[in-house]
Amino acid sequence: MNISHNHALATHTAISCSESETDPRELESFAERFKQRRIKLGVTQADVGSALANLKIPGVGCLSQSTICRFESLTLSHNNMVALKPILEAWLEEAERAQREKMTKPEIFTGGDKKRKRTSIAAPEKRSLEAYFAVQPRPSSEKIAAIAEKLDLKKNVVRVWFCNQRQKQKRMKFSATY
DNA sequence: ATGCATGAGCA
DNA sequence: GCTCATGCATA
Repeated sequence: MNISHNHALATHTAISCSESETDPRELESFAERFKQRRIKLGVTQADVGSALANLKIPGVGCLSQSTICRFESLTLSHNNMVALKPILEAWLEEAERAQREKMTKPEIFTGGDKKRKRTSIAAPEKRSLEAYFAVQPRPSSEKIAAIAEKLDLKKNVVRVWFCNQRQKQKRMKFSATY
């Protein structure tokens, strides 16, 4: 619908920066420094995730090890990175301050036990899916059903697989959208 | 570190 | 039924 070409965009010599800090380079360097300082503190990704709750930031609870890991490796969407940065930055400063005061480690936790199963798509099927994806990243419901039958997979498994592939393409590290 | 999944929100 | 943020389970 728009006529934008992926051509050389005009020189934007000294524009920008009237809004919040969303520069990919800035995010990248922050993520790197964050990881470095986290390790210096002797804290794991999982520790950071659960410790976030202690920050008492309105509307912010804890996060998983997965999310902290993805933040550090830039495998989240740009918007997601921008949203988490101030939170992790706040945690980091608080943690470093706490360490200076030799505060005791906050103790919590007791494991719960609930199992969930994770479907595993075999390599051959995965290769087929990738081939389909290369041709049509957004297959119709009917097409998904057909693919599911050919590969002998649940239709829902195939649908979710395509959703996840599309989401992957939007991750900071691999997206050229910026 | 990453694969498959869930759930909220929107159209 | 998709996108988006997020997480359990697992390699």
